[in-house]
Amino acid sequence: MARNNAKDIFLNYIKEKGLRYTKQREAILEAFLASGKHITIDDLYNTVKKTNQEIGYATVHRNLKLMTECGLADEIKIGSHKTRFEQKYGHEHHDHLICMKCGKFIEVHDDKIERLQEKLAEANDFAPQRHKLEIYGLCKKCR
Amino acid sequence: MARNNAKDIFLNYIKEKGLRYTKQREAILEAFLASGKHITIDDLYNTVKKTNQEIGYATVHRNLKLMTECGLADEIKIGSHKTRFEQKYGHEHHDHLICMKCGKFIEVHDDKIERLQEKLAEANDFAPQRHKLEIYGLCKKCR
DNA sequence: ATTAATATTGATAATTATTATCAATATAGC
DNA sequence: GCTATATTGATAATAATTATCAATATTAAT
Repeated sequence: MARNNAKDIFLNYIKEKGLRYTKQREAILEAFLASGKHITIDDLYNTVKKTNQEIGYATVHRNLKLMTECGLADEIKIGSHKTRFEQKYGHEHHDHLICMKCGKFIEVHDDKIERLQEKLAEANDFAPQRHKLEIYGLCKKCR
Repeated sequence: MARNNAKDIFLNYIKEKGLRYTKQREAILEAFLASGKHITIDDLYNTVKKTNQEIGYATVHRNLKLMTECGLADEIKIGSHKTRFEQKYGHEHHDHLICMKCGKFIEVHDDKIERLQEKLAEANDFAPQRHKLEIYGLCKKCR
């Protein structure tokens, strides 16, 4: 059901903006929603290509941006290289612990920190909308 | 004095690694230490170029990386585009409030949040080394 | 169902940022 | 000063993302 809602959000966004719902768009959306966390554009391109040989890289790229615009996806940039996208809808907001050795991501959440962030923003006359907290270090195996 | 210490850190790092101290390296270091916050490579290149016409872009790039390696600089990537560097030495650690409209950075700090982050990491058997907290929203003027 | 208007696609070129290459030069230690 | 080699600077190569544009597909209207 979460997936259907996510799809609805996408469809509404498409409609509102006067855009069109294409086969490619559907295939990319479905593949993204079915994907694991932290997928790259390449990953998604390869996945969609399996059932949709004629798909173009640029199309996947464009639509991933579109999903980000409508709030279904979130861009995360770690280190220097590839941008990854993760699903937002139906997933709680979380922060990341990132192992600098093996590259593992651990998702974490702390309500106290969230609340303190709100306060911190308010104290600076700032209206927060979203945030990103990344803690770099060594995970259990690598420390 | 903070600047001299920063220079010492750089000189020590150079020596330890068996590297050499060149005119260009000195000019770039000085310019960086004298620079404002959140400077881009282009900014620094243009600044150094004024007193050092023959400097190459790649040299500035390389040395900014070197300063990052030895802990004098920190890379910050906001939004999509240019990487910026900020001074670490002699500056307290801080987080950023980033206005999505005008692009303004506000530097903030909260000890409670810092401590909670430590706890959060520990609770996950994670050894934190550094972190990045960015809160996006609208600043006083833009809200 | 046709048609008309136009958004989308896909292949590729262009752009942007960063990194690698390499001959010429400068530096550090002897 | 001499030697070994790190550095520089110009440029090429990579890599990631974005722009271009003719062909095609979708939507809404007829």
